[in-house]
Amino acid sequence: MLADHVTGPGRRNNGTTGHMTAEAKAAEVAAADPASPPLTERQEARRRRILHASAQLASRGGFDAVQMREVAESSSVALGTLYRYFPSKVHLLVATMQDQLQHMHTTIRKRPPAGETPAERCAETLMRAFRALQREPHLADAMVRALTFADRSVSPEVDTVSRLTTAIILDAMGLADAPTPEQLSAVRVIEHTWHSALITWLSGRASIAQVKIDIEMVCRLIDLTSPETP
Amino acid sequence: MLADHVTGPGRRNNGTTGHMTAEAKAAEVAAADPASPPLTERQEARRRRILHASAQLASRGGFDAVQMREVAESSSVALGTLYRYFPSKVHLLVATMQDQLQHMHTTIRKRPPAGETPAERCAETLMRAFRALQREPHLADAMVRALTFADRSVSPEVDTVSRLTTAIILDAMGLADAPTPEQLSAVRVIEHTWHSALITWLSGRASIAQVKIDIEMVCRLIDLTSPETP
DNA sequence: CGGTAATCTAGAACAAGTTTCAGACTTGAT
DNA sequence: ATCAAGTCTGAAACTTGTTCTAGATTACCG
Repeated sequence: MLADHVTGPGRRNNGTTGHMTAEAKAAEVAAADPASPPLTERQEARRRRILHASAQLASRGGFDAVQMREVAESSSVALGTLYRYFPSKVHLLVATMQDQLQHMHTTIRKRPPAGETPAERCAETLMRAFRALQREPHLADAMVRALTFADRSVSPEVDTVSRLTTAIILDAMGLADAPTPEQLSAVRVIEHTWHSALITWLSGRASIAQVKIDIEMVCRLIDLTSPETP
Repeated sequence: MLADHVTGPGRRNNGTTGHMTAEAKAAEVAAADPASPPLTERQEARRRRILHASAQLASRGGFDAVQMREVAESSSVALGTLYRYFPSKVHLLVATMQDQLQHMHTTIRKRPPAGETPAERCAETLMRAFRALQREPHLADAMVRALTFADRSVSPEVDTVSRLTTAIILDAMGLADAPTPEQLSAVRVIEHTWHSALITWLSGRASIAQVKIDIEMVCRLIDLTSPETP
């Protein structure tokens, strides 16, 4: 319902109207999401190993520590294969973020924010996410830097991440359906602030306290967009 | 009063309490800002040539088109020298942004925004800046990507850019002095939104109209922080 | 002026992301 | 079981940011 658009191998479809991908029909496996190129079990496993290695290396030393050759070796995959699954380092890290976000979403759903107003719940959720990131600052660094450095060629993937984030926030607000355009706009602004505040924190230009203040400030916008529910 | 912290050569001061830099006292030249390492005329000229080449290349093809070897050649400077002036590509592009921002600041001061409320003036100013960026989207791409990709080693320079931006916004609001902490917080959030919205626009994930909406939305925060001035 | 330290130049060398290629292996279909 | 198409592997090559080196130049000091 939320997740889709999984990056996977088999992108180089040149125009020929050839047969469908060889492994195409195989094992429409466990994972609940894949839509575009259905993956073999072994492929699914490879993909998972790669993402795991990526997160692992990122947790060590952030963006720079995720070196494609190392990811390939750690996940027992040839370099060329790695690039077939994720066409660039940024693609890989954005996919990693997607992965982590999904975890976070289910985690948050298990214990939803308890605040009174939507604004409070929103701030609470974001702060919870922030604390999670603080536990793995290097991983956060790798993912966020990749996300904001991504160019047009990664737009679809970045967009997926963005939609996931939006979903989490709307969930938190308790407005998962029927948000007004104004509210969507406010949520977009909140996301902007969230990303940018993370960056200033990661680059050491803002303290944790500062980020908290900024988040709470921007969440006030929500009150501004729904004063008709007293 | 606003600008300082100019990147320049002569950084590799190892601990020795040696004599002051050879060219140190020379020509405390034209430019109004340099503080740390006063530059020779020829050095000032080199620095300018480099920044010009950087902006030029950036205007062509954005971040990727700014290749250090090319910048060096275009500005008739050896690669090593380029790196002495700007210790990395990101440093170079952030300095380029600083440069452009200064232009913009003086431009805006010549014809200040005319809106009624601070919020209106703020939105007006940002939209004017946005239109300026639209005229050189590739340059914008290079500068903004560099800014958000910058790691800790570039913090001082990024911070300078941030202060410049803050100054522009406060100027626009007419609150250049004595802003309350709340207002400063709001301005920080506005900057966050500004940067992040630019990125989504540059990577083709948001339209110009969308950016406008977001900017106007976030500027409403200003009203929220000063309802005591009717 | 002459000396000396710092700066600049040209070019090689190194690092990591990305591409390419030939050959081995899998997969699904006949 | 066999075949054709598509994948994966291993290794080399290419690109661009960054570092290093040796020698020429420049700037300041006495």
